[in-house]
Amino acid sequence: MKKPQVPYNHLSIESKWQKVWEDTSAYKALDNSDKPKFYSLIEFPFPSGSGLHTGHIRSNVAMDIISRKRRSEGYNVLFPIGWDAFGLPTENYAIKTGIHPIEATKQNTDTFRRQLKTLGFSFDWSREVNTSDPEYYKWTQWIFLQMYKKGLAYKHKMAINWCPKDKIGLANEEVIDGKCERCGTQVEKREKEQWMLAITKYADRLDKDLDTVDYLERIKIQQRNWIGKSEGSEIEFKVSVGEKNINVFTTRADTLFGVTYVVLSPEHSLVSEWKEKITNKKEIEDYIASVKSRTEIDRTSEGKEKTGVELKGIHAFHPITNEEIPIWIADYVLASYGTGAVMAVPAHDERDNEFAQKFNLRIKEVIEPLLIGERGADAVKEDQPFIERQVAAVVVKHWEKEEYLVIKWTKSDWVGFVTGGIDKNEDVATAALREVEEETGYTDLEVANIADRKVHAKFYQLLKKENRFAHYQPVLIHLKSGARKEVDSGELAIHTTEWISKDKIEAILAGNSMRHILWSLIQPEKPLTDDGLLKNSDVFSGMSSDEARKAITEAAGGKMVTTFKLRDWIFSRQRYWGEPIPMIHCKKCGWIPVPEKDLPVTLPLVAKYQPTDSGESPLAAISEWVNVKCPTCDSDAKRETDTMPNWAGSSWYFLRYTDPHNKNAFAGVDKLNHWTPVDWYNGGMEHTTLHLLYSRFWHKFLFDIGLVPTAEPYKKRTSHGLILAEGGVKMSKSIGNVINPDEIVENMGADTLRLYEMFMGPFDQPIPWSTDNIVGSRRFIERVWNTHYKVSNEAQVGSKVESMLHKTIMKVGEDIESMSFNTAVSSLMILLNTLEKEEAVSKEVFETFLKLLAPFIPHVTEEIWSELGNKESIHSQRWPQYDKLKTIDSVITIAVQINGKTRTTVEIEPGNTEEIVTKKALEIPEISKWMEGKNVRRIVFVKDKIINIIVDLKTE
RNA sequence: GCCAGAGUGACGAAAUUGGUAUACGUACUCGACUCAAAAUCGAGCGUCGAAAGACAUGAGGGUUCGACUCCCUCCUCUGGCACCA
Repeated sequence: MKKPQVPYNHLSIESKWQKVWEDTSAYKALDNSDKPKFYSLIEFPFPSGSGLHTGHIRSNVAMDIISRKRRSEGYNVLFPIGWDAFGLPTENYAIKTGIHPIEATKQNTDTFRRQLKTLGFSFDWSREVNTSDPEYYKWTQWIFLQMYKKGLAYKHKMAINWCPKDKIGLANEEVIDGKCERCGTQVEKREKEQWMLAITKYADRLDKDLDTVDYLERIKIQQRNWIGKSEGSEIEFKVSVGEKNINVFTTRADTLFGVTYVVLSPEHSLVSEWKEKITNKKEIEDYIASVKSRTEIDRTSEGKEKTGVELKGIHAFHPITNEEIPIWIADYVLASYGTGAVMAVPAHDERDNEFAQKFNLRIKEVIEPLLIGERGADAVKEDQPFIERQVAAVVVKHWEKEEYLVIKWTKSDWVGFVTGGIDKNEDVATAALREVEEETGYTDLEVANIADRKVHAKFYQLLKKENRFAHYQPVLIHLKSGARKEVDSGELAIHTTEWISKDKIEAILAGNSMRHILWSLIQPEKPLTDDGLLKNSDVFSGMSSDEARKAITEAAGGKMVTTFKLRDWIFSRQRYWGEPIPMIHCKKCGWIPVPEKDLPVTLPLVAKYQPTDSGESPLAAISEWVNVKCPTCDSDAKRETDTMPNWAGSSWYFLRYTDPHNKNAFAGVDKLNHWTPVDWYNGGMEHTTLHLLYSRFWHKFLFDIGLVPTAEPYKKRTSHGLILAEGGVKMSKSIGNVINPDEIVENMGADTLRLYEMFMGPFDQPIPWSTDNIVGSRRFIERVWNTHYKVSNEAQVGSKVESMLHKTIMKVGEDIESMSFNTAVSSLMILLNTLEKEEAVSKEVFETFLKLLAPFIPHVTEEIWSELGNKESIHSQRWPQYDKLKTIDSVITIAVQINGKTRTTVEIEPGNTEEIVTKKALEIPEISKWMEGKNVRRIVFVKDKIINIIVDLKTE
């Protein structure tokens, strides 16, 4: 009996199944289950007033697909959702409208919840959390108190980044180009007492433990850069006055003999200590004042022109030579990095060089280039000794043009200048002149320059078969005319000469010691910042930078140290809509934590949310809230009125999901043991240095005090690319190019939107939205729908369909794991194109196809599945398995090439030998046509791929 | 400046242990159906060329029987960092 065909109706199908799934708690995660667990996580959204956007959907669909696949594979899956509800936009909305943030948050979360539900995500809705719920932030406060107890939370007066518009202190991470991350206003510096979290104490582990997790490489790199680990030395310089030395941090201890001055940051404590001994005190004070008055922006907008003043009347001593060394202060040295002081080596550091040029300070070279052959023909042979050679390397300049003579060796691909050993009784110039005449024949020569910087190279000499350690002495020779005598025929056989223009020569000499030789002659003033070989460094001369770093640090009485760019986390915000920091200040006792039994410290209702210009939060105005008794001595005390940044609640929310209703702990030990760590976490790249780093820090702290079972919170972290507006620009409310998902869901259906977002392009790349292209996804779903009417129990399964089905099972499975959703969808489209051509489609084949499709478009597949007579949900079916043997085609197409160009193809069974394929290929008329008058020189055969016939013209 | 990522038809894109470049989708053209249109279905669709063929993956070189894929130099775009010693 044939069923009447009805058109695909997304509205009724989607709402029908959403209700069924909700009524049956289809996606509830079980705390007790024999199945292996899988915890998949998306970043919980901030419920803004503008509702869900396309970017949320991209990440959510991806993790929904993975969660659904894992359920089908037999896992007990936790895929939770909640709200990161504290934050400035809600507070600013409250200021504008007078609607309380609690009320606004409720409205917004209602909207988000409704929108998320219409998209059919398989969240376990029973575990919803909300960071602004006192039952939740009680535990945020509690964790803060544990950090306080361990000395990780402290109050510190410091210059903070102050946004005058938002009236709020910002963490370094929230300042972009000197502007407020949220509103774009110029950030000012303000001195304020702030709560700080000592994330720097975890810097080393946050860096090192990245080796233990499976994050996208670019995420690791970005975190590492942000943490900014740097290994170097601390070395002390004695000073002509007082007991205290200048301690500098450097990564280039090997350049210690090149130090010509030292620099202190303007804020350095020694500057004020020496005040009375400085003879140009006024000048120094003026400079420090001028630095302070300038904002960060002024400092960068001046084109980074270096400024600074010499400290007169005091000098330092070189730690090894005891030479007198001038002391400067300059703001290119940062107080907050390293020791706030540097040893300046202008010959080998760009900044020091620029500074020294400007103030005419001495530049002393102590490093010469050293190149080591690492790959290719000149790679150093490990087990062979080095033969040292003194060599003249001669750059010959044309008599008229800006061109230089290069030598091309016929027997290798080596290109360079004229070089030749310096004989025992010969000086460099004589050797250079002799070599040029011998090798090139030019006779009208004049030595123009001999560089005082040698270039060293270790390499394998192919002709002599030995490791060489060559010391090149660069010499520049000008030709006065083109006069040339005959070159010895032996020389000619080895190499040719060629004139190369100045702008092309760098490309030709890339990665070659010859390039350094040229630089040494034509731009010797450029600082050499690479590692190399030491000179002018007493007993250390001749050492490589690597060896010298340690040796010189020891000789100077210094020590090897590690420093980080990462700074402690500014944890105070002077706003209303955040977790109150649970601290009380008593005049007698100082800062006292709120007793744990009194948690949560709840936000009081206020009439005005407007922050004050004084920088205090609106909470400061609520005297009945602020004024309390000291928990220790019972005298009058005041609450801390700062609140936490919204990164606080999101630093541990994934732990709460495991046990969201626990009243006695942030989560029960058994639940944490069962569910954590998160197996797969997908989110935006913008959170790499903020949320992701902060939450790793909190997690490590909780691990250290024995409250979570693992040192790392997330096993695997991936990232989706941004969805841009049509035309490739960012979506933004102000431009008005934001796509409203509600409309798409209404008109096209949630399945279409989900499918389109997966099909639109590579998941990890940014991609422009295209409303035109959505129809392709919609049509595909309609064709799936229509094809289901052709399903029949009696339909035969051809071998072509069978092999294609198994290939698709393999491809879709692999592509989901690698998040190549676009190609997974395309392979499903290809399969459907084939099925559509069949008279009838086998039920088994079509049901497998539906199962592969189900994670992408859960509603319509569920409907068809049930139409086909199935009683259980398609989403609880076992994930299809493929048979490797069935993925192999019975006939394959081999490309037939002639001289590397594909001329035709030949159909043949897989696994055939070269002889058979060659014979078959040569029988093809199109090929024999090409073979006429040609000799077969060689055949290249790649099994089951190509056959390439190499021919040349018959010569007889 | 430094660190990532990207550059392929009209458009979104596919193909990388080197092996038939442009799969899949969109747009477009033609045809079928229709009084007509939409929808749907079928055919075509890199450039030049009548064809044979030649040329095409940001540019230029190189390695190779063969290069989107590997090497070198360079350009453009996106994101991040930026006086970090």
